[in-house]
Amino acid sequence: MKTPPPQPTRAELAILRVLWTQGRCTVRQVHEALQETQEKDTVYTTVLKLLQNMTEKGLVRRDERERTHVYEAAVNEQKTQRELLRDLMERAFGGSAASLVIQALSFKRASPEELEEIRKLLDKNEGGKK
Amino acid sequence: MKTPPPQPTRAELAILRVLWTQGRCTVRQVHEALQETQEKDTVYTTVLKLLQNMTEKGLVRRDERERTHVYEAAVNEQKTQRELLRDLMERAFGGSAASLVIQALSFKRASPEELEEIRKLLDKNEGGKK
DNA sequence: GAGGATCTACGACGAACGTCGTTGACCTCT
DNA sequence: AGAGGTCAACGACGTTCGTCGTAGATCCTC
Repeated sequence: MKTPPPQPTRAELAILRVLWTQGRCTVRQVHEALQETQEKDTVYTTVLKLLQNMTEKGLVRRDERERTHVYEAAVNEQKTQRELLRDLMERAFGGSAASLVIQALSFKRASPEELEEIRKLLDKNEGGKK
Repeated sequence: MKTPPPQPTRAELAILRVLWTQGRCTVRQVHEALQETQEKDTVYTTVLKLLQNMTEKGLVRRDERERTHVYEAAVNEQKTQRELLRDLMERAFGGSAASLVIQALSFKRASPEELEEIRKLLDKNEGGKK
């Protein structure tokens, strides 16, 4: 039984986001994607090193059959998001999901459809609380 | 013109939470409060050092009039929470507040009153969107 | 006023992280 | 076969963070 992969660091999370949206990628592809997203530019070998570390941590999987290795995310996006969120909720909000949500809603960058979805979720929560 | 205080680290945030709830505290009081909350115990001088660092960073203010200094938070709780939340939203949720909220609601540790408050906020948001 | 407690200040340390240069293998093209 | 480009691997470095030991000042108590 293996220990679950640790939480990704900032740089690792940026890489994971690339893999989540793009799917399988070579180091070069990840590197180029980061160049576009990120403002500061990172050197190729840095990305490579990060991906090697992440492989050891179990955050990504590496396909070495070809000479140029291909990486893919080994952790689920939603699950990772939820863990990060739970961590912040504990550390900064004293475990209160409600006050976290209230603060988050003040950003109001949600479209009407999204607000509708949130509302539905709220209904379901309230009805099915136990 | 002074640069705004940086985001607190994990250990610093734990201390800030003590100061937010307790108000003005001596090092000893902070230390004891952490002993109760935290599972792992920290040494007195570690807390002292942290508070000294935080003073330099502008996260706390120090009253040195008495021999035993008294500390208080120099940053606002809600504001800090919002910055941490915004940071996570950018890094992990691609800037989407809605998907963050949706994940957060899945924790469902909110009381009916809190849910009601969230609902009200939602109404206000939806009505006043522009 | 001597001894013990309490407090601040300072320095050192290890671990984690991100960064990057260099090396050597391999591949391709001429 | 040789030159140039691409790639993984490895080691080293600087920084930040949390940690703690120790020294020195001040206070209290007998």
